[in-house]
Amino acid sequence: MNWQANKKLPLKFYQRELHKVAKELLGKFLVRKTGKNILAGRIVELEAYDGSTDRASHSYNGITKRNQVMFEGGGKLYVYFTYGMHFCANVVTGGLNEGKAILIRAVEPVEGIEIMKFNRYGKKEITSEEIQNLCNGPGKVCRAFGINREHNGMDLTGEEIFITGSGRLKEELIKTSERIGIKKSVDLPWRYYISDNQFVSKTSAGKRRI
DNA sequence: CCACGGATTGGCT
DNA sequence: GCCAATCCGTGGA
Repeated sequence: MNWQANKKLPLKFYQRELHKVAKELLGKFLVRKTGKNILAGRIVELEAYDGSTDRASHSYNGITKRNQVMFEGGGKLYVYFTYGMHFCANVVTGGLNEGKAILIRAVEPVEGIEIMKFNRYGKKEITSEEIQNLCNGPGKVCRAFGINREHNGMDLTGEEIFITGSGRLKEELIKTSERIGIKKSVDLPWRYYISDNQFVSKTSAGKRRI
């Protein structure tokens, strides 16, 4: 996969309408540089959150200590900690004080897979099943990429964490569904994923989420 | 001040 | 399919 030929997305990419950005992020590459290591994965599943109308969004009740990065304008990384053990990473979109962000739910491992294996399982020899499970969930992506609270608020046009790619997927490859794991505003069809991709998230029973 | 529960995951009653 | 793990932000008193 020729991801390195792609250019880093500019600030303007992120400072646009939430759902437009979400759909265009599908198929692009999340990249993290750490020391001499490069980790990269193709984005295959996302969810949009919009504090102005969406009661499931962390930003729905206005600015707090946790969600303030969501209000700092498009192009920032919003990382939060949940369930006492997991981090989740979001791409902030739109303008200042809009409170809109996109949760990265799954990526297909592309580069630095040995490091991802070690980050997730503490070893470099894993089964093919474990490779499928490397980055197919929001907590797993952060674990595999080593993303944690230190990265909250990071600038996505910087040198450590960024997204590359160009063009957009054909509309027929983009699927939409209700979002996963929320209890409010459950009917909004704001989950976007690539059709028939084996790296979209799985249920605890191991079935792919369609 | 304190109790609640979560944009999850993995293991097993 | 069901549930425990394990923090800490958030909101109500």
